[in-house]
Amino acid sequence: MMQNIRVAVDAVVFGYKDHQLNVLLIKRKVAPFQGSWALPGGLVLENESLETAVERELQEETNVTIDYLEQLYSFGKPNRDPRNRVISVAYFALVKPSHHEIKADTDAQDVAWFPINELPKLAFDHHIILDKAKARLRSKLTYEPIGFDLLSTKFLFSDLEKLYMTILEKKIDRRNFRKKIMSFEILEELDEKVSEGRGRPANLFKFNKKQYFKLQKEGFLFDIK
Amino acid sequence: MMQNIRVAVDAVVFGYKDHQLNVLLIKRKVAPFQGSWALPGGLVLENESLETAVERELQEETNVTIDYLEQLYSFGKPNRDPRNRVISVAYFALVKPSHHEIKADTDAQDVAWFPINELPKLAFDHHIILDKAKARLRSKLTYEPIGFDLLSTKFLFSDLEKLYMTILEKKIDRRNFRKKIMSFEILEELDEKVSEGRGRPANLFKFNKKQYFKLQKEGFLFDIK
DNA sequence: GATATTAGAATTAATTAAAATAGATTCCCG
DNA sequence: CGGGAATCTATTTTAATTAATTCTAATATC
Repeated sequence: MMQNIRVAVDAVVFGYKDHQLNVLLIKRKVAPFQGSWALPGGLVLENESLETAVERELQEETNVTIDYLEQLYSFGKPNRDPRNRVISVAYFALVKPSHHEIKADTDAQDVAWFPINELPKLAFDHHIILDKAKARLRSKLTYEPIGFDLLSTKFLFSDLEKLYMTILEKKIDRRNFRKKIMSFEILEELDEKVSEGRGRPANLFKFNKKQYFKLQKEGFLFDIK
Repeated sequence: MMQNIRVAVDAVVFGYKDHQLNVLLIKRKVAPFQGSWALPGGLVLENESLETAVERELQEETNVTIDYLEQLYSFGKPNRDPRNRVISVAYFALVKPSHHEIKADTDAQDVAWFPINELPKLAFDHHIILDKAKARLRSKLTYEPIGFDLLSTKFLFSDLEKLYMTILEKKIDRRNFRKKIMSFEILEELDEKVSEGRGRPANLFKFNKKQYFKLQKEGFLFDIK
């Protein structure tokens, strides 16, 4: 029995930009779905690991290097690709948009960030992959400090707050939220202030990854309801 | 560019038996790792979905039909199989051992349940897959009522208790555990009692799946710490 | 009757969430 | 220049939930 199945990787890359959750998409250069927007991805090379394949494709198609990467799910319905049978191992990635300059390279006609609520129609079954990634992001946000991988290195407390509110789609009490996050002692309060419009200038913060890993080893659980 | 990659599925099947967590393994009939114990699984056929492939392989190799099945993770390191490159999409499965008679069929030399703490050496990278599955089982047990898929249809409260204690590897207060589970109102108290050894006979219970789905729809969250 | 096990109620302690209050620092406008 | 509006920050109080403990009692075996 001889299989004729291809193996691909696709990536759902999230970034927080303009106070909104954004997804990185590419415009396909070739058929099928030529000219359609799609998740970045492509076939795995003979001797590379799946993770390497994702990173390579992202580099080639979007010029983005990833801050956080984990496997999401594998999609393998027999007819998800009109040409051959293709199994796609989808990955879930987070980047700090301000740290990267996206650029369509060899394989893509165009690259762009799309706010999660203004998505175009996607190629293949990519909307299903995206839904799965959204669910993952949402649940993960509550029990792991991945929000910091979406924000700039230095960020305002209000950004963190807005990020949680937009992704979880609910209101959060400003004061209790701050109290809770601060009690974790994983943020470093910087000596820099930023004044946006009127109101008291806000302090900049930095996520202290080292401290988080240390606490985690001691049994600390990050948890935001 | 032509890929030469195979796609397989493997299943980690858990069952609760003799007050212990068990895993279903097969003894391999063919090389490589001939005679080794391994997770049930095999290559995906040209036109079947991944889930169908898992169910078929389990039927063929162990005679077990699955009560609960979900995708676990995909393993794709270039050299995980000594013959060709094989990507394995691993699945996580739960069965009620008392409801099935396991039987080595076409593809396996032998089949057996192994207590999780008395595992033999496994073929390929199957110990890594198993570790991932154990972690999944443990975390899942706390926020979804999957424990009931491991026990018989009718079960004693003490079984449920022991199941939680062995999988989570910690003591649980009998009375509060009972109070909490009962407060969910997803169990049906049967009019049957069982007397094991001495002591007051225990009541049998049944998981009311319908009721659980109904409550879930209304926003109820199952959660056992 | 002693002992083991199930069953459940009641109480207390501890933790967590929600809300109220107040102070600080800036911009905006008259 | 001074008072409001806006925003950030911090502390305190109250309410609600959850966890831990104590206490009773039923019903079996040995």
